[in-house]
Amino acid sequence: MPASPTLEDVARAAGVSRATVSRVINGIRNVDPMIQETVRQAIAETGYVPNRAARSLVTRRTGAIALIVSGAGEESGENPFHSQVFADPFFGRVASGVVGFLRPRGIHPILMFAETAEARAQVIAYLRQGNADGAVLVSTQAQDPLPRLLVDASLPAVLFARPAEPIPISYVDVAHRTGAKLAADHLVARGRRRVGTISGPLDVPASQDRLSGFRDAMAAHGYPYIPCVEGNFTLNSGEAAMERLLAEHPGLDGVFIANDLMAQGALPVLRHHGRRVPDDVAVVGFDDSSAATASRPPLTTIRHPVEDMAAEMARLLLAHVDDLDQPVTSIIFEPSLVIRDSA
Amino acid sequence: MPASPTLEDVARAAGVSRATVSRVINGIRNVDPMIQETVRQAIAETGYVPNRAARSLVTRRTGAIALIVSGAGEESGENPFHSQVFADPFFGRVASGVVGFLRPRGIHPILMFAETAEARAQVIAYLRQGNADGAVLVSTQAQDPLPRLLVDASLPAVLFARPAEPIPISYVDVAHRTGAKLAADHLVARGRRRVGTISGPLDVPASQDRLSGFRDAMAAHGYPYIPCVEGNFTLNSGEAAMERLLAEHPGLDGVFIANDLMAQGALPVLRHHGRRVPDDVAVVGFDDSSAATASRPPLTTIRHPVEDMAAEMARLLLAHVDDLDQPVTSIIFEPSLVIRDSA
DNA sequence: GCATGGCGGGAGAGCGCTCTCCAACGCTCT
DNA sequence: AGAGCGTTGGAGAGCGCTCTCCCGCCATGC
Repeated sequence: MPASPTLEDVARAAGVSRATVSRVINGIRNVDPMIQETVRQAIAETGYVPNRAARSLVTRRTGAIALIVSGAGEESGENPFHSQVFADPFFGRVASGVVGFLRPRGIHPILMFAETAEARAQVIAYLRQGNADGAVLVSTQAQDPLPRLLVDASLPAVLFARPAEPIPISYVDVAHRTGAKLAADHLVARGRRRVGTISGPLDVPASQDRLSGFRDAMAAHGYPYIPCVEGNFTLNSGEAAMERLLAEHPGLDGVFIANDLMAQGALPVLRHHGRRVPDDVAVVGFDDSSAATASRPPLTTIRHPVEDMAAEMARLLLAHVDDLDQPVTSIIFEPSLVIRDSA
Repeated sequence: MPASPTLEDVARAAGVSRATVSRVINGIRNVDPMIQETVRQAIAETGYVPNRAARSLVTRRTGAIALIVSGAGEESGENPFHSQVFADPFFGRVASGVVGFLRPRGIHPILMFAETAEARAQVIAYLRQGNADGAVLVSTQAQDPLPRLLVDASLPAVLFARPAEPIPISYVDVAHRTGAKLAADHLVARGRRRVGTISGPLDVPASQDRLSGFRDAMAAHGYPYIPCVEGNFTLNSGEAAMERLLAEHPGLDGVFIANDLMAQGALPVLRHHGRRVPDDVAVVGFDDSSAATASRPPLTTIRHPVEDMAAEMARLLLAHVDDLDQPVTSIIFEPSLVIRDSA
């Protein structure tokens, strides 16, 4: 098999110079339409494919971006961080949104995980090597050091969700408090009077906002005390939290659960304790993830447009990559209530 | 901010030539230990990071590999292929295994999807551009044209699962028939006499093998007729298939379901029809995916070491990338029975 | 003593591309 | 008709790295 053809080969075949072929390929400046046609034909004939490395070398752009999942998992060889990540349908939606946006632009994300200091260092080095022009980052942890590291290395990056500490970095997020209020309003409208909630880990801003937003909204309805058990967004933690909540408050007739996966875990617990959903206990989730439709009954939940948000995150990143002085921006999306059978 | 330092800068700082620095970095040939030390220090001082594009240009290696998910989804703008993929926990396990193997080697997979002819062409072009040295491929479809395209373009690639048609390409797979036999033996040992099965799509070899392996094993136990309903590996299809199987064979006391996700869908259907699991109907799944533990009751299932297989797939690929004349190999893993509560 | 050979290091040629210059050309305007 | 200008194509200098030569040095052998 012959070495793959270069610009030079195409130029020779078309009877023009390398520069002209390059101009045709990159659509830069005016090139005589006749010559353009000749060149295109020569490209087709030779089966020419531009060499990305050579191009990157001179443009100092790779045209690649990294999709980083960051945060701390429970360190265990049996169940490494990256495998836990895929267990959460939320991540799949983010990835899907990112891919949906990038793919039509011919770019494909590099999948990276950063759950330890070592992994973070690897990520930074990798980006600095010029393997990618920037990164979109979804963090499962509150005090994630990675955003700071990225900013310090002046690497273009965009976060999913507001960072716990103020950092000059762009992000997309959802109005968590508004979402929680929708849940509260719905439960009250359904006549629920003894409601509790299962929150996410309370060191992450999103969890805090969902909890406080829910409590504030319930307070406005005249229910100042809302019992809460903290979970950690996994199915198992939802199960455990529901168990506890029910033990402490057997009279419960409604629950707002801070994500669908925990709600999916909670439903069988309620059933096991003889509670019918939604008749005895109404359940409202959050995310409208695949867990919502996979649950039985399907979950009434707060939808936030994760895919759109992820796409926007990718769009923002490309803007930053394109213009390094692009001002830092944050874009907040509005959630909505999706009514299914659980409430 | 100054441009990032180059080899030249490091060489100057260390008072040696570019070549020597390169030798130190790549650990090639003998370099005087004293000089090595000086060079390392110079690297640290300058904060030098090698430029991958420049290196790729000359080595004709990128050090990147693609993780391709291929197959045909139901085409719909609402629910694009890539989002469906993430809904299947199986994919997450493959990705996790690949990442687990590659990450310690400093390489990170590029995530790509290839569900249409256009996407496949994009994938091939992308690889030919030298964006990645090769690809590991997990296909959700039987007659996937991509393996053939990869082989024709002489791009190193390794498949997860044997291709439907014989193609000179390396792959890893599991002994599906052995797994199905384990399920059959277990159901019979549990005293089940009227068993049925829900198969995967029958155009994929894995589904065929699981079905025929199950039937053969049951026949050996003296049950020559085993009713079967075909699903397509999704939760919803498992639900529908269970519904049909139960309607046609109400006396059923055991089911072998060709993957856990369908089994997860089937369980609520059984419950809804008043069947207790495992007392009235025993259920055995396949995969030991996260769906197995997420189901209630947790599924007795056939475990195949997907992560190990994925890691092996990555290892094979690196071997092929390293030596293009590496002979085509296939590696078959043995499944095992995991007993939980459903059978 | 001189040829031999191994070893450590430098010089320099590219890898394939982009992009800045510059030359050539045809047009308008004086 | 010649100056001035915009347009189009070519020449060539790198981008940062690897790797093949090659050279100088010292230990060794006759």
